[in-house]
Amino acid sequence: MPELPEVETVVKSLAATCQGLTATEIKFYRKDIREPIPIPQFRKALLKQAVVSVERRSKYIIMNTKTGSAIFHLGMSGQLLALKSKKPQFKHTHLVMTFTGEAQNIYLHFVDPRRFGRISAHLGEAWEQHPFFGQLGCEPLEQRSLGTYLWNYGKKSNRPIKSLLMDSKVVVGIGNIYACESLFLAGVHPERSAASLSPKDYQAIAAAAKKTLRLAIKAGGTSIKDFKSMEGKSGYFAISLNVYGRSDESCNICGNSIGHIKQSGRSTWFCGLCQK
DNA sequence: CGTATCTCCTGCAAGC
DNA sequence: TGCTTGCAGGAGATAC
Repeated sequence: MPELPEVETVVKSLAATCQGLTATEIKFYRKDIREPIPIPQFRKALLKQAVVSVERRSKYIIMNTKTGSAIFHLGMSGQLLALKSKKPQFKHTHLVMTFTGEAQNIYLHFVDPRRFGRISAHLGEAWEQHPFFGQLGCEPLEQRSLGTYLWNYGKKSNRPIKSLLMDSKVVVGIGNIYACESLFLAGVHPERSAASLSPKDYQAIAAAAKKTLRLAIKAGGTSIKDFKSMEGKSGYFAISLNVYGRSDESCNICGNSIGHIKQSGRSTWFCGLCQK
């Protein structure tokens, strides 16, 4: 599942690959994935004009031209692959964009078996106005005093801390893996109510989240499961997981057995001794 | 209003 | 071996 660090990696590759190139052909193989794709707007935003820049907000990928922006979300099984062939190479290829360069064409394939991804577009300069971005919380790596920011939300909330961390209206980009791993590093039990935690706990959680995200970005994305780079290479498994998916294995710190529970329908792993 | 639960989808793995 | 079942997950929709 591409999480924030993986998306950051894709954005960098896309910028290196497509910036300055012009999409000369756009072929959709579906008119919807999670929701209908605004195909005319997408074409209008991208076709026949140079890509000026590629950005990330939350886990969205934004490709800008002079007239607008193409917007992608990889969901949990999505990939953007730069291939040498125009022909779909995989069963669930939903979109192929032909980018014309001086040397050779680049074919950007959007592949997403589980169709949890999104494709949209915004015309005009301010893509921030697109509905996708209206409700989003802060960027964890850009927020000054993330700990204080989180505490301000958490101090008046009885939700479990893990649910707060995964709420994109509060802070974006912290999916299940990073929530579990950050809470482990911070020594905080995932079921603790947000209001029961001290400012110091929040500083520890914020530091752990930033550290894990930064490490993963530096490593080119963690690629825990389905993630592949734009060249189709599997990831580097650079981040060793302390708790995620490690049911009944022993804790790297204390040797205690890693616990597995469900929180609002999502799996949570933790060490009952290291996390209080 | 805040919070919890349901929903979308396919591929894979476990269990019988 | 071939079936069924459960699970993975972001985030919008819906329900309380």
